[in-house]
Amino acid sequence: MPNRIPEIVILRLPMYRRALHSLEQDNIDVVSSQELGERLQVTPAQIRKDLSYFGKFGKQGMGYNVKRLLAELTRIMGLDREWPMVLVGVGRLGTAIASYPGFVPQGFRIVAAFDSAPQLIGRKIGSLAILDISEVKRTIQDKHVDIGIVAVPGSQAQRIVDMLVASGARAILNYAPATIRVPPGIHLRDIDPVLALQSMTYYLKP
Amino acid sequence: MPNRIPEIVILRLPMYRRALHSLEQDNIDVVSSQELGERLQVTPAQIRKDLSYFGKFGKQGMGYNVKRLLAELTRIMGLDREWPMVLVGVGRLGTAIASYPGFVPQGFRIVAAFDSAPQLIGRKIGSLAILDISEVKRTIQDKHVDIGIVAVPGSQAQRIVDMLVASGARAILNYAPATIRVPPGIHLRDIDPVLALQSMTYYLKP
DNA sequence: TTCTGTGAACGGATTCACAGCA
DNA sequence: TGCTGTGAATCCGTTCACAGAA
Repeated sequence: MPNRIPEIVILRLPMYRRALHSLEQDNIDVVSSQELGERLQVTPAQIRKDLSYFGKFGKQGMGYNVKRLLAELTRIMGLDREWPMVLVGVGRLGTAIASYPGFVPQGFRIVAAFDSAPQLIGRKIGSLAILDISEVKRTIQDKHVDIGIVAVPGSQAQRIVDMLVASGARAILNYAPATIRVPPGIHLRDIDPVLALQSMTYYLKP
Repeated sequence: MPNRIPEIVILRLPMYRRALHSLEQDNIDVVSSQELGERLQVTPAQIRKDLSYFGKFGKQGMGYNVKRLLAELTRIMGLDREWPMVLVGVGRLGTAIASYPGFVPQGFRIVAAFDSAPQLIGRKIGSLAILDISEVKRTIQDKHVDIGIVAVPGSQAQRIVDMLVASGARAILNYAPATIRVPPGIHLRDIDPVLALQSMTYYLKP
């Protein structure tokens, strides 16, 4: 059934899920692809096509049951479980990431934080102890961690990513402002507000 | 000359620029589309095609002069000037954004911060005074600000974006976990680490 | 010879349009 | 009638392949 689903479809699923969650909050039981599309600024046809890769979730003449579709997407996306993560780099940025309250309600939990600065080792961020980077492999394996968050300086980012991948991480969320390469089968997403800003100034200049 | 350049090309320019900056740091004077493509995991043909939308910057048989191409991209992207920005929301996340050291070296400067919580007004983040949200319009107009950064709770994000747009902002960097709609001609980029993580778990699940 | 710039060919994603079911 | 699911048609970005300049 999951033939060969384009990555771009997978990238849209989280948006759909967030919109459905919002509809559920508003006690809306049923939504059409038209209504969902208006909310998300996406064509109804695209929503129907995207969902059709995974099955038939709607009722003709009616639309989609919000709770049902939300549950299906949650399962499809693998979000019906908790995902432990490790964080590397607990400078200013890393500390903010460790304190970000948006992860846990969505099932993402930082279970260990690492740095290489001796003066930081043993200190805590909230209840999270800072460990030496040399322990990252053992932690990833012992705690079955798949996801690593990188918040080190750009010059060190590739080395840290390589270390995480060698330790067993299969997905990397990179906050460092650097071009990172990962082997096939390893997933990478970059969070870089400067690149986002730079892609808008082109349109702003006179 | 600027016919109709696909947005996806504009989204890649910041990557090219960052890679060129890195080459410049390493005192590399000339680079071919082949070499640049290897660094960025992009095909050489794509790089040449993308650049050809803006002009002819290379020398056949040689490649591209790094300094020259970097300067051209900087100009094309509108990065040969400083961009003042306003920040709305100075909770935990907003405070981290205000302190992020990556903006200023790239020409992005937060010139005013706003919140609606009375106990925050008048306090400072570094040297940045926190103003009442009611002053945002005057600030944007007086200081010729085009870019607004939104770091408020998701439930308030659309209202704040609307206010920024009504005040004259033409680009929004949104950190709130919410689907935001903007009028035509207004540019929006979302920074949402949770969406990024959720687009990877699909591939991680067994 | 090397490597750019670019029209042409290709391939994949989006949109169309409609059969079919509630 | 209203709206889904989906093959077909369309659109658009990527890659190819080569002429031409250094």
